[in-house]
Amino acid sequence: MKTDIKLSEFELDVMNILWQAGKASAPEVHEKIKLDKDVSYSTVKTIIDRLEQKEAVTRADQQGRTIYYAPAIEREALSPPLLKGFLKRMFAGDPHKMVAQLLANEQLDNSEIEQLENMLAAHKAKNNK
Amino acid sequence: MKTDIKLSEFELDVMNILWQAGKASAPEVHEKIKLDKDVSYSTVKTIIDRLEQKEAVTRADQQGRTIYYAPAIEREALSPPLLKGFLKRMFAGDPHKMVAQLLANEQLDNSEIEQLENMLAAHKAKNNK
DNA sequence: AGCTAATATCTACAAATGTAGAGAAGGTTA
DNA sequence: TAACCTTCTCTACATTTGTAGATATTAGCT
Repeated sequence: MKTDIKLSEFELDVMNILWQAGKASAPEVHEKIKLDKDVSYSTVKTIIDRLEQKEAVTRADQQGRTIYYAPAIEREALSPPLLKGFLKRMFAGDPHKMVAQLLANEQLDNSEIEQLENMLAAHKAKNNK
Repeated sequence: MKTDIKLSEFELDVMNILWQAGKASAPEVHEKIKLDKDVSYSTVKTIIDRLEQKEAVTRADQQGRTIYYAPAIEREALSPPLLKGFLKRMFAGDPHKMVAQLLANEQLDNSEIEQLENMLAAHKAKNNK
């Protein structure tokens, strides 16, 4: 299993669709991508092919000659190193800076904030264990 | 002023040094970069030149023939769109997923968590206003 | 069985990115 | 003031990324 896998932005966009859907054909992925930006089928298919090369997706199924692709790696496997890098680069490694920005940018309502508070409380409890 | 500026990872690494230091010469930046990865002076200087082209840094000062570069854009100007994109790509746009990952990865002690709790509380107060 | 529309494959290319060497040029010092 | 060291400038190149056309292929319809 590839450990140091590195995906581009576009590749991540496609992965997101697959993570969301579980599996999807190239035309289906193209459909969804087009909601965001206008690219040709070929372009999307190329990205999928590259993801296959990188062993980030696999051919999960086939109907007629339509191939259904599924993620071969989980989001949770990718995000830790990426988050770490992003945190370092954009917020000098300081989680508080990042959370501050998060609060400033996303408008979270009180119930969402309380959810976050609960997460923090739980974590604090674990720290004390 | 450039609005849709886009920086690569390496460029961001350099920006971080400048944001940190206020200003620095190319050899100085090289020194600091080398703590992380072994690249030649030329490489670093090329990145700085590109940042200058992108108008992300300016020549702030000169001593002898040594040029001192300073950031021409602030971290706060870059991070919002990047955070948004990152959140979308890596966490399906869900801040909770991101915070969960943050807690799991960075080991924050209780005082740091409490600091975060305070931020949340303050934000909730503002929501209610 | 033949046609057609959908899908896949292959090839290509420009731009961005990471990387660095060769050589110029200006301070600095003996 | 001559040599040297440092820093800059210029040029180059491989790889990755975004982008897409041309063409092959086949499942499904008539």
